[in-house]
Formats: sequence, C-alpha cells, structure tokens
Amino acid sequence: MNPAPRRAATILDVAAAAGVSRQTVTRALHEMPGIAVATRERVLAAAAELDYRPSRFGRGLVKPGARTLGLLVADLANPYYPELASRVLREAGAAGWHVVLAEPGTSDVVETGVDAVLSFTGRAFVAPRGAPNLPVVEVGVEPDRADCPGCPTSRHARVRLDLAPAVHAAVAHLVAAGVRSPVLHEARGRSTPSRRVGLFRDAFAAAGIPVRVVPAGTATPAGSDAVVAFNDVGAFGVLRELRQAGVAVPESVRVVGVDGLTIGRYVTPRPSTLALDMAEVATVALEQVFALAEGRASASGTTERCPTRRVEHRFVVGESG
Amino acid sequence: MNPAPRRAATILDVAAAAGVSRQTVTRALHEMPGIAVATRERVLAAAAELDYRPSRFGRGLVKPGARTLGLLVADLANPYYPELASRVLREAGAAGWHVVLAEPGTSDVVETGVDAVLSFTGRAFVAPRGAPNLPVVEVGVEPDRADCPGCPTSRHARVRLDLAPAVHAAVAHLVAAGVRSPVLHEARGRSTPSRRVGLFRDAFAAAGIPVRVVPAGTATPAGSDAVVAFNDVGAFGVLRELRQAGVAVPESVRVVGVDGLTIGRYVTPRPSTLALDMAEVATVALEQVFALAEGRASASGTTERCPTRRVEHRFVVGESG
DNA sequence: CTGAAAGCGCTTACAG
DNA sequence: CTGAAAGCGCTTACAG
Repeated sequence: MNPAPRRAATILDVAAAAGVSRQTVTRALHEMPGIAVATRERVLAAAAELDYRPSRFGRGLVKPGARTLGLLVADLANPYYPELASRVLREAGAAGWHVVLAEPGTSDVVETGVDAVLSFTGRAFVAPRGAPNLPVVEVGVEPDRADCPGCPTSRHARVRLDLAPAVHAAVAHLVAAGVRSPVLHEARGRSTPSRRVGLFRDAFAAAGIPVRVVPAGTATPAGSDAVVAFNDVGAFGVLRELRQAGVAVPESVRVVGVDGLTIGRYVTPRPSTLALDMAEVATVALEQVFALAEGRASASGTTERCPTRRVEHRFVVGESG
Repeated sequence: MNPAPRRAATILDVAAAAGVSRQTVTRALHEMPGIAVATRERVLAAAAELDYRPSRFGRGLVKPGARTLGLLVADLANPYYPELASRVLREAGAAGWHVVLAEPGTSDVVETGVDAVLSFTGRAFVAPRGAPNLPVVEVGVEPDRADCPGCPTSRHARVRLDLAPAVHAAVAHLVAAGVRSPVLHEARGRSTPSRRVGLFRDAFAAAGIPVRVVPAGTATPAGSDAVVAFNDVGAFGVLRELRQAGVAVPESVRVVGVDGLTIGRYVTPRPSTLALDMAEVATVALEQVFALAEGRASASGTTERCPTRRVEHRFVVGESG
C-alpha cells in the first residue's frame, strides 16, 4: 500500500503528521509527564503509521549513552574465543559498555565507530584511518615487542598470556612420567616457530630430550610417547586419532593441550592442558580498556608507554597425560 | 602531567589548538587532498596532544554508516550459541552490518540503539520504551503463537525451528533398535513441559511406548534403555555419567542429543543428535531482519503480520544411538 | 590551499 | 499542557 519512502521518517515528520511540535513527539515517545493523553496517542499513532524509528546518532549526540567496545576474536569456531567473549561480555556489560563482536575480516568495525578495541586475534592490530587515538588493547602469547607499531598512532596496552610457568610444569610432569620421545604440534601454515613450540622445545632440551615438530593434523609418528597439541581442540583431535588407531592413552602416548577449555570435561580421556583463567584474562584486559578509554595510560594510573600486564597459564593434569 | 580534561576534546578544540578551521581538521584526519603538508602535520599533532577521538555520533549523523544488529543469545557457555553467532556475524558482516552481542541480562543494549534485534533467547522479546517500530526477529522452537505480544508495538518476524520431522525419525530409529523404556530429559526448573519433550513423548506414545520424564542432570534410572537429553551438551554429560557407571553405550543404553554441535565429533561415543543447519538458520533469520529493517514486512515482500519461516532439524545417527 | 555556512536528528532547558 | 530556541559533533558542498 504505502509506497517505499525515499528516506526514513524523522521526528519532524512525525510532528508534522500529528500536528504537534517535535518536543511533544519526544514527550510521547519517552512517556514523559506533562502531555495530554489524547495528544500522546495521536503522536504514537503517527509514529507507527510512518514507521518512525529514532536515530541512534541524533540521540547519542545529545544523551550520554553506553560506550561501545569492539571485540576482535580470531575464530569463533574454536571454543576458546566464545569462552573468553562470554566473560568479556558480562564484565563489559556490567560496566555499562556494549560489545560489538567481529572476526578479523570484518574489522572495519572500528572505523564506523567504537570507543575502544580489544583484540584477541594473534596478529597485530592496525589502527584505522579516521580513528586517531583509538584505545587498543591487544591480548596474546607473544613476548613483549620492544618496538610496538601500534603505540605511535594510538593509545595502546597489552595483556601478555604467559605460557612459560605452565610449560615448565608440564614438561617436568611428562619427563617424570617417562616421556623421552615427544612430538610438538606447530600451527599449520606458520613460517616462523610459535612461542609455545619454542618454550616446549627449550624445556625438553633442558632435560636432555630432543623433540620432533610437526604441523597440527599430522598423524602421530610411530615411536612417539607424547603429543603436545597446539591447543585443546587440537588435543581433542589427537585423542580421537589415537583411539581410532587403537593406541592406549596415556599408557602408550600422553597427550597435552593448551587453553583449558570447559568443554574438555566431556572428552575422553579428559586432556591434560595448559589452562588459562578466562575470567582473569577478561578482567585484566578490561581494566586496561577502561583505563585507556578514560584517558589514563594504564590501570595503575601511570602514563608509561604501552603498559603490559601478564596472566599465567597453569598446568592441569587430566586423564590423558 | 596533563590535568584530566573536564570533557573530551572535539574537532573545534583541535581546530583552535592548531589555529585552523574545523573542516581543515577533517581534511587532515581523513587524508583528503588539498591541504598543505605542514598544516596537516600541525593538525595531527594537535589531535594527538589533545587525545582527540572523533564522536561516532557526530559522524554517524552526517555519513551513512553500517547498520547495527543486536544479537541476543541465551548463554554463550553452550556452544550452540557461539556456533550460531559465528554464522550470523559472518553473514551480517558481509551485508555491511555490525553485530552487538548480548546475553539477556544486558539487553538494555537495544535501548541505546541498534537498528534491529535478532533474539535467540527462548523467551519472548519485550520491545523497550523509546524504540518504537524496532525490527525484531525471534528464533525458537516454540510453535507459532496466535497472539504475538511483540507484534502490536514493533515490526516483528519469526524463525521457527521445527523439531517434529527429526523427532519422528529418531523415535523410529530407536524403536526399530529395540528401545522400550526411554527416559526424556526436561530442562531444569521448567514448570510447563517443553515442546521437544512433548514431541518425543507423543512419538513414543504413537508406538505404544511410555516414557519417563526427568530433569536434566538426573542419574539415569536403572532399567532404562535410552536417554533423550535436552540438548547436545546434556547428552555429553549423560555419556560421561554412563561411562563412569560402566554402562555400555549403545549396547545397554542409547543416547540422543539435540543441536548437532560441531564439537560433538570429539566426544566418545559420538552422540546421535537432532541436528540443526546453523548456516541455514542464520541465513533465514537475517533475511527476515534485512526485510524488516528495509521496511518490507517479510523477505517474501508481502506485508503479512508476523511472518514466520521454518527450519527443520534433521536426525543424525552417531555412535551413541 | 583554507574557511564561513548549512544541516544531519535528536533532547534539554526555558517560555508561555 | 505545548512550542520556539539552542546546541550536541561532525561532514559536505560552496566560496574565495
């Protein structure tokens, strides 16, 4: 019936249609006092008729609203990211922030406007044009970089996930259990060795034990007595492969993952893992975000360049290791 | 050093600090042509000094930007929702929409401004004050309600997830396999029977087989020969319980879940399930969203009230059933 | 290469 | 109970 309108109705259109002024429309819409019932109904009817929807921009310009956080995660298909996102959502929501979630491909998100970015992608965040001084917090396992490319152009902080203590605990455990021929999984398609593989190799080397490094997904070589998967989902896959091959875990081969996924409790045997306290990560990361957004350089109140906080993984023995 | 500013710097503050006009600031920020290099540098320096961050509201008012979808999910801890959210994110992103993700507690999200809501929460969405005509699409397994409370106050559509065909296939399979004493799990804390339990009960009744209904989490009663869990995560838990009790699956007890979670491939034995094609759900739901947001009542172009589209579950036999 | 003006859609005091 | 005015922060033509 109605021809498609050339542009969306504004408050002025509603006012005209109802024969009132714009602020009377505001009153009707927000159920404010001091408006005749008949007037309100007329305005509401006009709004419905015109399919009027308030512009969040017009409103936002004039009313202080929630801040918006852009949360960038590498891959929602890996339960690691939803577990983290869930914590971030709750904590950010409690602090009055909205969360726009995106995977890297869609990360023009920030261009169109968020008040801060929390990046969980494993790759360096590149501050977009047109968003100078955008607060950015990056979370990752890489060591602190002396040169921080993000720092010159934006307010920047880090959360470093420190695998080292858990790696040492895990290797000590495996060696004590008799492991002498471990296999390490490297992320597929990586050219340079990842930090986690380096840490494991060094820890085994310190015990006089050489390691084999293979891409994740590779069948476990004969003669191996332990597999350190790249992450928990990788460990789940290794366990399935070994089960199908009829290899006893942990008797013949021990398996260790990384992440500490909640869903791991349903996998048999329950994998040993380098677990991360997701709630702690969320808390620490958001403290950095809030501090940066408020104009403080870091949660500690100091104005150091690229403040970095650490969260440690913790080795948890399951049934597989 | 810098005292905390009483209010955030605006483009006018930057202009004043750099000794230029506001549109010169815009030029510098957006790297537009027709500005002296020296001027640009001066402006950029002033912006950095004042920690200037453009207002997304000011900008949004004047430039057409991405639309924002509010995606409401019941519980990110259940992998079902991340799997769905992941699809929605990608498809919405490809269509130029941002996605604000929230769990129900935080759902004042919509108040502050989204252009549409996609609700996956299992409970009826209540349109907020101050957001008349907000397009809302609800996805759920409940049957169509003749009275749709959302419809009078907002543009509204549905996606109904239809369990019936898969339930019939599953029950036929179980009965053929010899099941005569099945247990159905009901969601905990529910007062009224859920649709899925009703469907299973009726299908078993049609085969002359009575069922027991117990709350999810209840230990499997002795004498049972099948458990229909409330969802896949529930089925994972049942499998773990049975394994610990030394019950053979599927020989002694068969187990069926609902959802078709990807992560199920790592659970032993891999559970039979009423699987949902998440990509299809996302596609169909977003078609409804886009249609409503554009002012059409439904994707089909008709202006029917509360248009509803269906997506069917599909029974997938795993190792547990 | 730079600036004065207009306008995006809304809400908040302030009058009447 | 209702309206005229001002202003939120930005960008886009248009002058010069």
